[in-house]
Amino acid sequence: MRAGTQRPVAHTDRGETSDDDVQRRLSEYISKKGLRQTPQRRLIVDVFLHAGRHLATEELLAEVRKRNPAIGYATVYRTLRLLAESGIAEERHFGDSVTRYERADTEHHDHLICTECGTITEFEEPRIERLQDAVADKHGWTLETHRLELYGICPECTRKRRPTPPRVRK
Amino acid sequence: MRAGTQRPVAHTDRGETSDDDVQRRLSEYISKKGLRQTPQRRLIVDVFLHAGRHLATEELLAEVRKRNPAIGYATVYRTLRLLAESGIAEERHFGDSVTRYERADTEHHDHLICTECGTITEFEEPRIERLQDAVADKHGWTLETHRLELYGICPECTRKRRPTPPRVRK
DNA sequence: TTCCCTGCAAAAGTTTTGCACTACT
DNA sequence: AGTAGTGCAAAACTTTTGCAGGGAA
Repeated sequence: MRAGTQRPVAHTDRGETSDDDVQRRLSEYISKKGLRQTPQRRLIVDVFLHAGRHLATEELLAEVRKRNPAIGYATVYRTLRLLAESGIAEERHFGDSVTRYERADTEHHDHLICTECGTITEFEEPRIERLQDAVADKHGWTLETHRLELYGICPECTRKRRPTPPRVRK
Repeated sequence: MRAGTQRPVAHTDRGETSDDDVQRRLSEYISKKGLRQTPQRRLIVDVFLHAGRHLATEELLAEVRKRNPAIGYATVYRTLRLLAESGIAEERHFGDSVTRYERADTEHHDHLICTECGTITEFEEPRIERLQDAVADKHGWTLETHRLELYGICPECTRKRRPTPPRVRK
């Protein structure tokens, strides 16, 4: 949409945009909006990009404070909102009451969530995506995003529930 | 699973269990658990069953107070939790920070949510359900429930956005 | 009579906001 | 220099909990 400055975007083998590229996109957004670069923001973004996925704000705060204990939680909340606005992060709400953020620059995926241990696994299923488009279309909607979460028992918890393989015949 | 007391369950043409039947199931749950029937609970359940779907707790409270202004909000919160525990209601969390409840006795459906006006429309798509089972299976999970939400612009908002059909050619 | 339920107020947990000060640009 | 950002504390919101009194079984 903006010609001239186009640059090939580097992707990792997971479909992720490189961290540098993300930082670049953020800088662009920040200057475009007349906002400012700060050490706090750089730190928070860095932690966000390298942390495991689906980090709750509070978890991220803890991680950030390991590197700079002076950071206030309001700053973290504000920066994560900024990341969401700039399209770099996406807000998620799973069953609990906290907000989680996830990188928005990966290939699309949905989530399997274990109701026993809380493990979150990602998956992709293009056929489901296609059917979603079809549904939206049929109802006259213009789709923007979606959220698909499958709740159940993960393989490990299933194993724990049955310590011995069911070899006995009742 | 419980023989002897079986009774044919009445369903409406939307796949809903009748209100009487729900009240009966709730009474059963209440007495089984040694709990008590109260006027407040009866009122809240009645409002819940007849109200539009996806009511936020606060909305339900307002509705309830129209009929009995003395009801405390803690009672509503507690009763809705009771309904969820008894399997009559299901908790939902859409984008916002409030908890919503929905009748759990209808045929399964998912949601289309308008990001502009907040309208929620329901839909069913068995082919998506089947693919979900397949995904869970492939990853070794035992599925319990799922949640699929499609976010976009509803037909009405789409219309409002384009007051005049795009007849002009730039 | 027992003890579950209610309503109120206070507490808890998460996120937002107001403000004085700091520090990017 | 001008103004957005920060850290702190207080406020806002939603939901839960403690408790004394009331009422269902």
